[in-house]
Amino acid sequence: MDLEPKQNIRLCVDAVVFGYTAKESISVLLIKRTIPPFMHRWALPGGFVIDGETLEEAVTRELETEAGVHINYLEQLYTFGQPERDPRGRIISIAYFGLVNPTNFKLAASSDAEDANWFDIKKLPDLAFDHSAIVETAIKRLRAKIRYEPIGFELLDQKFPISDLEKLYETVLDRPIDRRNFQKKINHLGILAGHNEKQKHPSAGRPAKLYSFNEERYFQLKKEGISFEI
Amino acid sequence: MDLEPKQNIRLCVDAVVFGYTAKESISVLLIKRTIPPFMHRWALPGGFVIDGETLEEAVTRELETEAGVHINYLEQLYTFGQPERDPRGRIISIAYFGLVNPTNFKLAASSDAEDANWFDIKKLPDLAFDHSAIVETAIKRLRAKIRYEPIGFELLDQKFPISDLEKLYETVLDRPIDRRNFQKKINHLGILAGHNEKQKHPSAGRPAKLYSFNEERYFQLKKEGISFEI
DNA sequence: CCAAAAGTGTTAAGAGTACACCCATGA
DNA sequence: TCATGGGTGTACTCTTAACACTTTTGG
Repeated sequence: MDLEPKQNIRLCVDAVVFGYTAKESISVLLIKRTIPPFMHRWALPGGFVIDGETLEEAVTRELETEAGVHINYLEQLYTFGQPERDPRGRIISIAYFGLVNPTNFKLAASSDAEDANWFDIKKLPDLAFDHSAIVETAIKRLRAKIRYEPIGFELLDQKFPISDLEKLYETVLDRPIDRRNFQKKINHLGILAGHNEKQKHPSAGRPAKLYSFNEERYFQLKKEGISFEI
Repeated sequence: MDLEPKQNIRLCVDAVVFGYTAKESISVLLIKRTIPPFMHRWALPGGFVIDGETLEEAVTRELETEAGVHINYLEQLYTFGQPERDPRGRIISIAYFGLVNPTNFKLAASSDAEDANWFDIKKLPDLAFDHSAIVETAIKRLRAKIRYEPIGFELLDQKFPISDLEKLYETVLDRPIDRRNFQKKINHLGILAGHNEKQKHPSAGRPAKLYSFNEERYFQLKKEGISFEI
């Protein structure tokens, strides 16, 4: 514990932020690097931790300055510390996992980033550093989470048709789900409240009834844990 | 990502290693500190990361040198980075979660530690730094793991009566379990192989049949994940 | 023969799964 | 009126949960 070798190790944070739109799919926020190494390559938003700030503050700061994202949900994902993961030297990255609703704001690439954009998790470009491995880990976390926590509040619009939620599950689990069984299960959890309102301009078909989350119940179940095997 | 403020941050690893014996209970390995800060206080084994080594190498090294423990199972737990968590300055700790069978070796406190010992998770002393919070996090992880992974191989003797495994589950989940339903469930998973051998000197009662894990099946289910709601 | 722990099966309730037809809307 | 997606129920299977008496051993 107490030998104190001079360490030549630096610390950064990176964020895997997922967004979702029913038309498209689950996407990850990436920024395009303006400086070496990996200049002009896509990478996760992130950066060095400043001495006095907490890790969460570092992530939040980087997301705001690099992409204009005000994050909705954030949890620690994993710490990546392989000695060779960064060509600049020993740099440890504490990766975070975030969720936002991308329709709530406009992405804004800043000085730090040439560009910022959403990428479908099935069509990711080559990423800088070991960021592909980080994204992989985050996707696994997302798939695992959906089994024991309600999900959707942080990703969907305030009011949404049940089919949006169902598509979210289908996308994350990467397989089809029976509509009737899904609704039965969701109703049984009691996390949705219906409204006397319908979808405004469906691209086709009968307009769907809109729902929103019962936040109290949602966060209670998030704490207690559920078993959602579908 | 690329401003590089001079960081004055150091990096250490700490390990929450769980051991189990059916007579006693689930225990955590602690060492007694020989130097300030928190001199003579119990703390988690751990220490500073050396420049070229991976995080896992750092944990393994510290466990061997501080307590003579050759670890059996290790996974990353969480990274603790609050700026005030260590009075010596900004020190980030990457905490690991480990499992061993304590009957396999003798603890050996080394120069770095005044003493090394097992403590029942229900009777922990006051710990140095934020180590109580780290242990809390590890216990939560253990309770969560038992629900979606088989557990026991790393903790129990090679051959054991089913009641040992059942007590493990009861201890981790902290509630009684119905013996018949438990056995049905475990048999259904197919992770145990019976032997034509009985417990040698039970403290009382009928000697139990001994079992061991079917490792192939065990690790297969560990990978696939199970849903063990009992 | 007594105390202690092991071995063992049935039933009832709830959850999961598979499956198809009619309805409301816009073009 | 057609195409598109929304809304809805039933039957079967499987899993879970509750529950108690008999057997084997050592003292």
